Amino acid sequence: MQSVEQGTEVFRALADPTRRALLDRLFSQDGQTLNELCQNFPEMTRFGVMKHLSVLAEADLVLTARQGRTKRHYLNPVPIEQVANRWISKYAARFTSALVALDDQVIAGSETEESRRPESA
Amino acid sequence: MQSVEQGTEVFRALADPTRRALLDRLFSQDGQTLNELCQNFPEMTRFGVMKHLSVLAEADLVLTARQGRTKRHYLNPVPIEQVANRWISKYAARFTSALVALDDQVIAGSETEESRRPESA
DNA sequence: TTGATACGTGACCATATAGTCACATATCAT
DNA sequence: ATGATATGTGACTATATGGTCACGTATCAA
Repeated sequence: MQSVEQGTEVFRALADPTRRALLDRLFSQDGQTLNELCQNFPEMTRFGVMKHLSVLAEADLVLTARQGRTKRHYLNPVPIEQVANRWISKYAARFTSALVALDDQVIAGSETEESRRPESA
Repeated sequence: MQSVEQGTEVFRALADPTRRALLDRLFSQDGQTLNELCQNFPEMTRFGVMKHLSVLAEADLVLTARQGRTKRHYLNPVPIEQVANRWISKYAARFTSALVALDDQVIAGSETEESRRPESA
């Protein structure tokens, strides 16, 4: 449920190496359960991993679905694409032309350039 | 001086709205001084802005140059491009083909995929 | 030199975050 | 029902972060 300020939660979620590693694990195999993901982080307890997953879920980067007593986690690339469109393409100028060409066909987002103007004072 | 783990610092820097607004201000006019940038954040003291700028500088997102008693701040898009190449393009699968085509000519980075493999147990 | 301007440093505080643990709930198999 | 498995909750600690302030340094102008 990202509000007007989508960027913050996504960047924040991506700012942690463990969380990026979690995305990486889901990238190599999607739909893993909590315990399956925990196998990759022996230095951390299940609760630590759970918290990281919930941060990723709040940023909408992973989607979850209960299945019996397990819970499957799925990678959701949409927020990353949005961030790429709204932010990255703006500053990585050389990429802009290539990205805006793909823009609407990927996200079908309304604004392409940049709608956020933090202050005008 | 970003080590092997470039992503963390960049994402962390981008995770703050004030810092993104600072980049935005530099985008609209590059080479501004601290005081000039402070005009845009009346709700914050000069020290707050200074700290944010130093975070951006440590992430290599802004470059600085002393000039007399002032200090100019310049936007550096390279880390954003690197992050786009190493991370964004990986998950935003539909973008990949377009981005990897531009990869070497933009960064000339050695490893494109992802060298950090947290554990192998 | 004096004063004003522009930036820097270190200490400091409040809050957020990462991580753990005891305990609780839900599901599956028998 | 019983036990094992899989996940969830709330409290808790330690550290990181955002932000401010008192004070200090460097530069420009007169």
